[in-house]
Amino acid sequence: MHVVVAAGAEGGGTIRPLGGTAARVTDLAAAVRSLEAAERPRWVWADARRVYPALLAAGVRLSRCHDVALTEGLLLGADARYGEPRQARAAFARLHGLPVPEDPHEAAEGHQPGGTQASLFEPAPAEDPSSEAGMVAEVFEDQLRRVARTPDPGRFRLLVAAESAGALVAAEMRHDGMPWREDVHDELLTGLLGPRPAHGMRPGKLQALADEVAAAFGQPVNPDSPQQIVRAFKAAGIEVPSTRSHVLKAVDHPAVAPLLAYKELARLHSAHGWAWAAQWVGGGRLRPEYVVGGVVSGRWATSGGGALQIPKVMRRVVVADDGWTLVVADAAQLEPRVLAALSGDRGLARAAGEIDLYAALAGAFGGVRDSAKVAMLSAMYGGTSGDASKLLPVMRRRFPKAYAFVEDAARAGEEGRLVRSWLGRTCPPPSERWRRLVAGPEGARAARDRGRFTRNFVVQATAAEWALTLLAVLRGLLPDPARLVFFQHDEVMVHCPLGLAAEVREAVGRAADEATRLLFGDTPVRFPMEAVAVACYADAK
DNA sequence: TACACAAGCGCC
DNA sequence: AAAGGGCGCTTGTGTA
Repeated sequence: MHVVVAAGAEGGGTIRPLGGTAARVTDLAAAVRSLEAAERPRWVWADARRVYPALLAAGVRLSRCHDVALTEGLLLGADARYGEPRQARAAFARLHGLPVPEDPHEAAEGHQPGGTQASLFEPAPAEDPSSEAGMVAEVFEDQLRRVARTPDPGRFRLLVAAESAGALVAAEMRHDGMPWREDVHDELLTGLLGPRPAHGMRPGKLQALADEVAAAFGQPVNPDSPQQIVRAFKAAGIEVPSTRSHVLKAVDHPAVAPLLAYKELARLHSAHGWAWAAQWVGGGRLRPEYVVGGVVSGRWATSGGGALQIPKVMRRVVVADDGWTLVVADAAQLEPRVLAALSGDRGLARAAGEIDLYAALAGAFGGVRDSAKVAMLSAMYGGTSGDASKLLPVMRRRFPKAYAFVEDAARAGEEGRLVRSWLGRTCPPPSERWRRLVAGPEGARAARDRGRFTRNFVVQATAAEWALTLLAVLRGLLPDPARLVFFQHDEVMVHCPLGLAAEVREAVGRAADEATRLLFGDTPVRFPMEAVAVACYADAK
């Protein structure tokens, strides 16, 4: 059963079973709650971000949805129409040949006055929820028809379901938040940087390092300015091409040590310091805004908050509540396993049936595990460094189907064609700029670059959909009140009472198996997902 | 003052 | 872990 739902003003809205008649309700949350309990329908809405947060705030959780905006994005991509507006209103306009409105949040992107305001997408209630529901119903039915016309509708349906489930998880994770001990964070910052400074000032330890750098150069230098640093080194008789850390490490000069220390700490201070916490942390929880499908490969992004780039040193700030625990799990060697399943290479699949895939491959590479690793990575990412040129021919001979699979993807990219993931997510078509470049003197390089991108895309995008499927399945297996609180590409975190830890860990393993079965059916490839229960994120590895 | 862009580095 | 791809984010800097 499918039910369209649209939120209106003041907690009201419209509910419209597909094929039935619309009902206006004054208490949308109550109406949705009772229908969910009775029927467990698949809820169809324009955009989870416009409907679901308010339902969560009212204590309503849903099991399934179809997100029209996310689905529209997938369908447009499949037609090589990246960048067109994805909102239900835009899809409706395209369907009827009307002028297509821009997506409101896309249009609102860019720098905000003052620079401190994050560009959050505000969930605006519909002005007329009944007309929105009608529009959504019509677009939804059109989307079903378009899905049926994709090269593999069965897989694409799974992709749509997984992406939509991601929208539920993303909203729930923002609602619940990841445990974040503000006192531990402050302690960590104070220990590394010195006490919290007055607004606009450098913390004491940063200032001391900046002074050391200036003293070493014998002149005032702003360590935050790469240009000034390059000039200062030049004045000292040292030419550096850039001020990247790995470049500076090779330089013999007394300014290098304090400068490297400064860069590391300055980043911590500016990207994840007190000001960041004031904006994104509250009530012992970090609440970033996740952007489902925000990366072309299908990985998630965040809008503000930088939750997917939290430095490892900050993991000790993530601590379970008293009497609760964090179950942390990540997929081991996910991408080579995905390649094994994608390509149907028997030899590689056999190795991917082992817990340590690279160790299992070593035999093909003179018994050297490291060589197997380099060969696999070079094949998947188009690397040319080190021993790649020696190892790739071995890869080609021993694992011909896997090798051919990534080579074909690279060739398609170089020729300006499209590639698709296992479930049908499509890479962006080449830009106009690329087409011009490719026809010019730098053409070979541009072609090679796009080839590396498409080579990587097929693997990364399929890995992302395996992880997304795992997330969706796991969500359904979690016992109340366990909550998903973090998802980072191939890693999940569940916050649950101590007594549920064993059950949750087992659920993670079952979800991994089920995701594997849903995507690849009966395959010898294993996707190990080891879950550990810890009090603190830092103890998970 | 506002904006666009580059540099640099965090995560996977 | 590899090491490739990409993305978010802040600061500095040049230009309108």
